[in-house]
Amino acid sequence: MVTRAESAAATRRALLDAAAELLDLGGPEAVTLREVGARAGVTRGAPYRHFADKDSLLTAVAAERWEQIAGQVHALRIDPALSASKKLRRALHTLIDVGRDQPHAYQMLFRWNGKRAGQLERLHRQLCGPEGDPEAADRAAGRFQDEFLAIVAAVAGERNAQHYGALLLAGAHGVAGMEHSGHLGADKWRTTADELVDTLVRVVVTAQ
Amino acid sequence: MVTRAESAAATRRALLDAAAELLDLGGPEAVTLREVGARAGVTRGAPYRHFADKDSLLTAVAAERWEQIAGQVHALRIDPALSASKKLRRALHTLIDVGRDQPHAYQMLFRWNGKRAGQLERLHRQLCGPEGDPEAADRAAGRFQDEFLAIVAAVAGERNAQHYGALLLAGAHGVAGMEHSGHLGADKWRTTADELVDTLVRVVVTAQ
DNA sequence: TCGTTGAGGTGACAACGTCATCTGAAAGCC
DNA sequence: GGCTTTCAGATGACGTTGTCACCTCAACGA
Repeated sequence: MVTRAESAAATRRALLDAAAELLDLGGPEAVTLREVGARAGVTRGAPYRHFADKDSLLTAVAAERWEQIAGQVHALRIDPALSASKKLRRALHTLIDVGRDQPHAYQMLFRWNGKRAGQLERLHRQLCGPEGDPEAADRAAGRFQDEFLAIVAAVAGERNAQHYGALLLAGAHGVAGMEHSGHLGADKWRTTADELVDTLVRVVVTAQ
Repeated sequence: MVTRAESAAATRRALLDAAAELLDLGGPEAVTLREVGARAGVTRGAPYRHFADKDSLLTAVAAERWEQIAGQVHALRIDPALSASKKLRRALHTLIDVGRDQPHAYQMLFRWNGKRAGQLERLHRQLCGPEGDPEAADRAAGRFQDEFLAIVAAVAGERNAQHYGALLLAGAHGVAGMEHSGHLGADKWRTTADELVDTLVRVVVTAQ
């Protein structure tokens, strides 16, 4: 009935779900391999059959989150009922919302992805590693960036899309980060994250 | 010769220096209380006489870094040889430089400062705690923000200084974060962090 | 001078990531 | 079907970490 491959895939899925849930609840520190295993119905050593280490597990969670965000922005981009500038605002607010609703997962998205420096290590992983996700998170983030870039190009033109796209993305990212870290206190700056994103779009659009 | 207060102050200083050094070397994970104590010439339990826990120690390090940055920006602001817009660019590049040279310390600066939620806990800490730094990091960050706000006001006018100041600060923060996390790959966006900050200033200034 | 205080040392504990090893069932092969 | 191989998962163990309770002893106030 249940082949071994099916069982393994189900376990991997359960591990990812458990890790994502724990991440949202209490941050990376709360993602314990023991607790992840327990919630997935296995023991603490089992995750090592699917992920190289804890970091790889968290990276895989981040990759899925990037995929999800990329899907949302893609749906936004092909929506014929929205104007180009509206799509741009919505895309940036998508990031803000993630940072607001799942702050810990958001931090995983923009985390220095270690492991990547060594080209030698990549080769080794490709040959004997448990297969899988050396740069899956990078590719997923790239898919989001491609979708976002297309939206920016429709507003700012193909010529400066990359430069202004990076500026818009970095701006929204900074707003999300400052809101999350509490450095956007209303008493000090007398503004909100949403206002800042809207101003950012307006300012960039009017500039070019 | 050496009073008890002097000795304690020297130990505290050594603990902060050791923690800062380890933080720069290997990030928060590398800051172990045992190694910090060893480098400060004491044992693992000694830091608890000066800081409530590891998190408080890291927060104190972040507070000193904020003080240092605030000092740099202050020196910038009162420099008569610089134009207003030049001061603005330099202030933002100060942040970018910290994110580039001490990325781990930079992340500490914009970290969610936990402990602050409970007003009850603040009172308790004020009464019986080991004295010290409940919101020292916040106050230091506030000093930087005040200096920065004054620079922005000289460029964008007093009226919209807060709104545009927050936008500029968040923009630079996002650029620093994306550069640090590797999401600013030159092949994708065809731009650099420095170009982005300059464009950000130009765009905001021309808008208002 | 004597009791008090508080910085620092020490032992211990639980929790964690990680690995080596073992087990048992599915998978492939004859 | 019977055999061997493979591999997901269980288990025991190890080193490291943050943290606490307890102890020591020199500086301090009276």
